[in-house]
Amino acid sequence: MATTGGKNSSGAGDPARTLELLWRDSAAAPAARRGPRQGLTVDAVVDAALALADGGGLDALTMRAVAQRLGVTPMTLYTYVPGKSELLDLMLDAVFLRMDRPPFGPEQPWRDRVTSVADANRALHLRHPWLVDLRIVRAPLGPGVMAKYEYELAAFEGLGLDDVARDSALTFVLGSVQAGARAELDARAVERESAMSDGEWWAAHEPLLARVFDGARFPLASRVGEAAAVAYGGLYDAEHAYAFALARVLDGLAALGTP
Amino acid sequence: MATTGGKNSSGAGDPARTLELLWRDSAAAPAARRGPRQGLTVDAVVDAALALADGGGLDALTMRAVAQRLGVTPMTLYTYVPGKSELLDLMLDAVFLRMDRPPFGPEQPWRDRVTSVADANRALHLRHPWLVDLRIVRAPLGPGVMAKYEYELAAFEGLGLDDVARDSALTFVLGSVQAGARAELDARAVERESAMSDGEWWAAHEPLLARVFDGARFPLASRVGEAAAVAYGGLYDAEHAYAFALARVLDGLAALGTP
DNA sequence: GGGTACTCTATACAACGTACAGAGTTATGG
DNA sequence: CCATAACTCTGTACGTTGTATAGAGTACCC
Repeated sequence: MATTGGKNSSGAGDPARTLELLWRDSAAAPAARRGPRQGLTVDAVVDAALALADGGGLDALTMRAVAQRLGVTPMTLYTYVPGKSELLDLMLDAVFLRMDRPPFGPEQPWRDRVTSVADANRALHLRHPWLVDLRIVRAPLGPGVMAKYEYELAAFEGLGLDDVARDSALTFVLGSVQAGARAELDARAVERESAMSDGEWWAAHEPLLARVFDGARFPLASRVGEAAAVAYGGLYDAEHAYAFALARVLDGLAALGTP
Repeated sequence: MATTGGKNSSGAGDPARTLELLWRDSAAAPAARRGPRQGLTVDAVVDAALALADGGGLDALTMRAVAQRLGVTPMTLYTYVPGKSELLDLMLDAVFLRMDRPPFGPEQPWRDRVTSVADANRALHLRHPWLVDLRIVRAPLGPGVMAKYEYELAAFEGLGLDDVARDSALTFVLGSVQAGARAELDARAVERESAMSDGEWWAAHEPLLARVFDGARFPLASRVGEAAAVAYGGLYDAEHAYAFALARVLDGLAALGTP
């Protein structure tokens, strides 16, 4: 087990400053600034941070590492960004903004649309594993967050939902996807870190687990646990879990329209 | 925004040692040990850790704080527990083990049973806010984890699911609950930290958000976002979100039985 | 051409988990 | 009975983190 226990709190900073950054309010600052020209841009900082986090997770994202990647001193970053939490805000908005948003066809059934939203979000989380470790306390309302929200709400057209229910439905879908992605990423991480596949691990410690699979004490758990393990070849089958969850989510939403 | 970015990885330690600890294998050690009697117990350490984490989250859970609470030096803890990640394993198993598990009546419809499982898990997450920050990479198969799994699997009796599907269904339900709990805890945290309610925050920064609620650029988002905000009184309504998600989950599961 | 606002750097601090070395204590083997 | 081995608990120390603070140098404004 691992945590992501950290300071890293946000929303703490001045929200006005954060919003300026998110929308890259060059208008807010005078066109001609005084001292030396800046050698970098906010985007460069964000991109460097993204490269680090995408590759090595939030653990690899340190201000020192970002600075080194950009060839500057750590403290230089604070000229571009008020702190690490604001940098995370910017990273989040950036990956949201860059998501593909193919327009929905007017004839496309809502199940297809919601499925494609779910698929896109799963892919997003797998490409940016640090996303699941982010605690989005007060969503940074940047262009990416807004564009994503706007687009994804449209997927629920034709379900007969009022506005409030539509927001709830989207939250519900995204929550399910995120939960699945989290489990999947955790499973991947453990294989990488222990250099041992799930199956190998289980085999290696089978003797110790005799009491766990004690059919007398835990009849259901041992039976179902083993059935699941056998079905997936000893591995947690993320693909299967995702397909199952998505089907349930869609059916659950469908039941809204047919009371 | 905040993270829980941290080392704190587990499964890293010797799994045999962890299992011994989880099941409190006093049998594994000789009855009479050599040096001085131990002044504490593993349970005392776990309880101290739980008190800290329940009150202040994972940020408050430091080895130094646990030690201070027990009146010992930080390093003393390492006599009882190999490291922090194993301590987290023990904490997780402990709170699972202590959950209430009222037996299901044989006549009780599955919807009631699954609802009570969901309710119990929501309550668990709200009582132990650090749970959502834990990355359960390789579930520590202690008595608590097993008992919980055994109990919760029983809730799906009568749905006509095979063993593999039953495991998937449980995972799906727990994932939804956890996603909701996470959002709820994040919402709470931000109110506490900023000493500003969601409504106050929005009001204070409304001018800055003009472009966000630009009806021309984000017609759906601004309309739906505002409708949701008005419906909840400006606040994220966790109760509503939970009820909505649970109803969808149950309907989604119901669709399994009626093809 | 000062003064001022800026950029970037160097140093420093308080946390964190825990490695390491030791001092003191107890059961065990000769 | 006593030396030794095994154990508990402590003190100190290291490397890593985010970032406060102070200063050196640079470019624009009046």
